[in-house]
Amino acid sequence: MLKMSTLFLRTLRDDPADAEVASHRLLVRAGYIRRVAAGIYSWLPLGVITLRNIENVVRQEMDKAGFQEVHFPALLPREAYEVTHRWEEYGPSLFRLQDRKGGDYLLGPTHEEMFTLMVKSEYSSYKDLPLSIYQIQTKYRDEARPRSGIIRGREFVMKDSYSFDIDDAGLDISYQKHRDAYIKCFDRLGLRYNIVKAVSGAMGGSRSEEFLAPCSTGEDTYVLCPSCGYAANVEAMVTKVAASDPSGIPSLEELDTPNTPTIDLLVAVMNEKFGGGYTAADTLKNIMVIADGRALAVLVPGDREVDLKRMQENLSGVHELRVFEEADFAQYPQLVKGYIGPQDVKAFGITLYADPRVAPGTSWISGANKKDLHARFVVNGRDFIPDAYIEAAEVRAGDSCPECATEIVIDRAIEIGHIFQLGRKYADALNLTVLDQNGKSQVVTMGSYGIGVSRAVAAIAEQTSDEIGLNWPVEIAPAKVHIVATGKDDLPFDTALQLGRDLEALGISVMLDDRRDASPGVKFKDAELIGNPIIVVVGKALVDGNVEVRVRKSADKSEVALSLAVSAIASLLT
RNA sequence: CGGGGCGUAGCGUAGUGGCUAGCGCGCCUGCUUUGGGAGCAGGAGACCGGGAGUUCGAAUCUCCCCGCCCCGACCA
Repeated sequence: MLKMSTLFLRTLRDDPADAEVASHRLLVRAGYIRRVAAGIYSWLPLGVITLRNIENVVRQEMDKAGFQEVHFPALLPREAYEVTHRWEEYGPSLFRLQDRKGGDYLLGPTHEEMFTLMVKSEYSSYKDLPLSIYQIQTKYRDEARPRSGIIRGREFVMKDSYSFDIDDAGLDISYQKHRDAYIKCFDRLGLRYNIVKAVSGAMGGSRSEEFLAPCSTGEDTYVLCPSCGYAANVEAMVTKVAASDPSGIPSLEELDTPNTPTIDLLVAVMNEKFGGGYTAADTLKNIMVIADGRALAVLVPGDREVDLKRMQENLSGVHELRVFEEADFAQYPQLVKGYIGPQDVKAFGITLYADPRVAPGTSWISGANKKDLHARFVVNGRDFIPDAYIEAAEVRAGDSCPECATEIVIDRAIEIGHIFQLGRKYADALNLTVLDQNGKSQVVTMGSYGIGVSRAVAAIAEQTSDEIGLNWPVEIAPAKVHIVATGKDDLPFDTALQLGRDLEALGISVMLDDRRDASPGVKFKDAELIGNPIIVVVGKALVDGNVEVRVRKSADKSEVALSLAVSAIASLLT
């Protein structure tokens, strides 16, 4: 039983000055966490209990699914990360350090290498597969900008699992088992979430989904269809536009358009020339970009910006994507800035991509690749042919759902889980192979699956807290019942203690406010701030043989006979 | 890394060159109080983020450094 008279806890009456989001403010005020450095927090008893409760839910669901728990060090030697080039590629986000002999070490930001190497050293036959192993471990990432308290820290607790299979069919099964286990997990944690398609690669790559907990302070943006439930990361949102029939569209016509290097000016000139009716959506924006040093052209409707992040995610293997700078234009003197059109960029040796919104058969107003000239009736398939289609245009609320054409909404969320078919990247790099039935060596295929355990504390706090404090779901609260004893006599205190013992005998965890010197108001405020689901007040009502039972979430109160209190409380908790 | 804000006691804050750095919460002692952050009285607690400088005099002005928060870039 957690007794407040001795609990290592000091709640704060004022919001801490350095906290802005609800979870951060309340977790500090209620005495769950304290900041040590940017993105690094200490956990006080209430915080530790809450974190453990979440860990245990995760652990139980992993174990039920048949995954086995292991544990790696956080402090790792450089070698493993050299083989996969991550010692360099991970960049400044990797905490690097040296031992006394000058040997290089790192604090693990994630453990793919270690898991892969461990399986490699233990297993060598297809008969040993499939295998899924996991750990719950502290991870270290030197984030450029830690944020929002515990939501994005530099030290955080993560559950990471890895699956190992002999073939793609096996990987699909392992992936699905994780997906099912995650659903059970997050349901038990009382989180609202959407399972969102992450970028799986337009290039037909592997499958990946994120579990996103909707919340206004979240840092992920995703699209959601209110009708069919389609949900996707903005980067993974798919655009479906049908091809149209270009017959009947007049042939391409070049137009004199001096001094109109921008879309706005172009629309104005068109409306002046042809008596109105034109908008930016009728024009074609031809954006030049550099992908890892290679020049590409991409076409989007003139009323949309190119979303570089989205485009890059859909260009597999591209590390750096940026728009043309002056120096790049200097390399391609054929390109007339402000008047670029798709009609002959391919002739300049540049690959031409088009967003799906620039569908086959559609007709556009575009640059004519000549100074002061534009063209209209520029038809996809007739006047230019894209080399490939790629999702590149920005996504907007109201765009149509690829599944059912309903207008999608855009929402914010915290990423609490991510499941991902890794494939053979790490197994290849680290040479993880097993012998198959024919005695032939086969590279193992892997999946990786993460749950942000410490982040889940914040995500749940964000979704459940209110004006007056935290408000935990039953399974993860530091105690299921918070008993407040009030008055100056021994009777309510003795009664409260006995009630606590009776509840604990039924396996119901109890926090008891047995402080003799605190006023009732302080105790009520603290109980509400700390956020346990049931608050029982043992005080005034005792003269009638009653205690008061309050439900934190609904603020419902009722008086219950002391003799019936245990069963009444137990039934509220089920 | 770019932009903005901030750093005074455990927490929240006042103090723009001049007395012993002020207030609220919290903490300690005593008395009273006990159903919505009690009252009175007394008390402890601050190298005013650090360093250098200007000045008769610096929390306050100047320079450098460090740290923290927010927006963005970045990252899962």
